[in-house]
Amino acid sequence: MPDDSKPDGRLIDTRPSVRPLDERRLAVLRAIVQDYVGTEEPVGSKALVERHNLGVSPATVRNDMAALEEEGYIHQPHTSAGRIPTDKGYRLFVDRLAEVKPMTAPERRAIRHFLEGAVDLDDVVARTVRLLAQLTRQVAVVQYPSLTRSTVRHIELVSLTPTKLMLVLITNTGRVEQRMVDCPAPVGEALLGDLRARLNGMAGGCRLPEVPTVLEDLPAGFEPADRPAVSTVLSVLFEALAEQNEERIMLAGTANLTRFGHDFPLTIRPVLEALEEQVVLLRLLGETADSAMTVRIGHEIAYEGLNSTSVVSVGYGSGDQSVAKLGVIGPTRMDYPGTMGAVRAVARYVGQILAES
Amino acid sequence: MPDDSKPDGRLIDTRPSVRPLDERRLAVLRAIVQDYVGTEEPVGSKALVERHNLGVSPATVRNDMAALEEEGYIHQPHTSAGRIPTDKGYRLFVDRLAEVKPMTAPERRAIRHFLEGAVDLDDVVARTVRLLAQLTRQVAVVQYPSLTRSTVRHIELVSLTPTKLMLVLITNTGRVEQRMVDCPAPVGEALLGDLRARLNGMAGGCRLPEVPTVLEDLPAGFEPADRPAVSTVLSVLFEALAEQNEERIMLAGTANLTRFGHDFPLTIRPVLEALEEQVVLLRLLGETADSAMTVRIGHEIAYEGLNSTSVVSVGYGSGDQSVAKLGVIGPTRMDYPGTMGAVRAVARYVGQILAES
DNA sequence: TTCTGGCACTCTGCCCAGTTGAGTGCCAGG
DNA sequence: CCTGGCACTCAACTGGGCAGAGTGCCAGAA
Repeated sequence: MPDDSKPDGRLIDTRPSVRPLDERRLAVLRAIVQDYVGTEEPVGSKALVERHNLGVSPATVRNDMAALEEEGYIHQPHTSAGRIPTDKGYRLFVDRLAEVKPMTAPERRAIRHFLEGAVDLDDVVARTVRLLAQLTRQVAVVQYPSLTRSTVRHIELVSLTPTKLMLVLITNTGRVEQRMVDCPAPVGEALLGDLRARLNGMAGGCRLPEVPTVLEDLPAGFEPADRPAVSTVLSVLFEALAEQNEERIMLAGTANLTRFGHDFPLTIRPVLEALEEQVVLLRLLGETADSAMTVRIGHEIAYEGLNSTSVVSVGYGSGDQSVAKLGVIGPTRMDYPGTMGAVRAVARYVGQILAES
Repeated sequence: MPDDSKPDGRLIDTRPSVRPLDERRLAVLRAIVQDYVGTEEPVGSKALVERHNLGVSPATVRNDMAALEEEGYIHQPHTSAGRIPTDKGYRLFVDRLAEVKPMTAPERRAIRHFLEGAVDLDDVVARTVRLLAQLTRQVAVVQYPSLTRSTVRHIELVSLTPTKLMLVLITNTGRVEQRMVDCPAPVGEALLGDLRARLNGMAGGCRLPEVPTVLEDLPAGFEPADRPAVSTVLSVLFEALAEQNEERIMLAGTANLTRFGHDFPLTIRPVLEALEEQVVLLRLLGETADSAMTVRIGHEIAYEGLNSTSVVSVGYGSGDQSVAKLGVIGPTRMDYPGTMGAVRAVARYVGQILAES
């Protein structure tokens, strides 16, 4: 095999000029990324040619490395050390040199089986996040299915005291939101029943963002005396709908942070801090493209504390609409193909599970 | 000052024999704990007498140290190093040598003010746990008010499809549990209303554990044709009540783990793993005495991964009954008086807030 | 033109010994 | 029973020397 490719390479090289060189340089970069991800140590020219049959000598590889460094894809911690990929190098690797590694059939079966055991929405999310953390051996984040894309399954009003109601909103994704409502005037059972019926009649099945539009004129249909109470209920309902920032997320695998690297406390601290800030995580997931998988590497991440990490995220949902995002956070030096494969597979199966339930 | 106490000490010492010595040894232990907690470094005899006016010479302190070590309260990492307290030493310190350090008035005001801003139960818990983490600079854990001690505020039944109901249980602590109910036969609105009214009439205000007893005979009051449906609803309700293991907890301050010590990755990893296991944390809090503050130190903790940590926990609740637990987890080398003060104060104020709302 | 082998060079990491200094234990004397 | 003094131990730091990995460059081969 190496015997075949080597003379071939030589023959070709004498004829064309630019392309084979570039191709080999890319191969070198790919090899560097793969080795560095495996060993966590700067990789030198000699080790490279030994472990990948590149068909050229270390000296040649050195030249390519010098060029790659010149262009900013790799970097030397110090003279006479091996090379490490830069963020730019990883970016090129992800974009052009790597293929998403699909899960094996047994793995897929295991994922599906594990997720199918879930009993309710909380459990689905909990299982998903744990699974993802375990598969990737990194920190996993799963966002609860957002209210935005869901539809109204049922709106319930419960009278607690004459002027105090409880409003319960149930979505098709199984999520439940409840709010207290303080009415300006007592609300009788008749009015309550009427309101409940109309709310469900008009808004049932609607996408949540459309609900305010649909219900806009509702108060006009009631007796003038009842209108203040109806308006109050509506405003609380709209508020609950608007409060998308109440999006919840779930984390798992923080213990995997210990596998981050050697320069520990410095790297890990800001990451832990970021993980505690729901806002940061939500923004992180929010920036994910809706359908395609998003990979952000090192300094591509806006939040400073995560500049030494990479984030692989993707939307998931029942049907073809994505209702929420999930992803993993790991060191820039991560197994991108494997991670992407796991993330994609998990997202796909959660979507299926949600669609079924 | 030192001049006064020193001759005095000598005069007294010539007369009685045992007690002053023991007292001084304890003082030495206290000083060692305080210094070690401050500096994180083994503390020697000379430094001790310099920083605390013990009124005796380093040589004397050395003798005391030897005795303390003999009895297992302190320990030397290696010959010719200072001493560090053992778990047993901390235990003695906590039991007999330290007083809970009360919060200052401004601190108390700040706590109260911060917690008062909460809008619902989730927010109360979230604020509490963050506050506790910030005050103690350690990992904080707060358990949601448990269902066991709460009472029923309202039970709601919502018909989703003819045979599918949603059961919503609202407790006086503001917690909401919902369950799906698949009925064996269609349930009409009349039956539903009747059942709802009776449920609330009979169980409203009851302590949750008493509910099954109170409702035991409920099916007998309905038409035979309706009894299967009623029984189904009841069994789902009872199941929800019994499912105390669905107790939720909230964490904050994991970033403070980075302040743990120098021998990092080894110590921190098992702790992070433990923190992800709700079961472990629940058991940890569960072992807390109901009213008094509990301090568990190092190997006193059953769970192996937490053997290098200490846990300070206490129950909190509205009124004088404790409905849940909260606490902090930190290195055994922690500021016990300060931590205990913070934990106690926070627990007290959460209790008040819950009682008010 | 492009690759290759060879060579000199530059670092880091490691080992070794020597030194420093904090801290101890013990003992004789107040 | 406390104290000062003394000899001892040991971790931590220092500096020199050495090995090894890795590079860059250059002249020669294909």
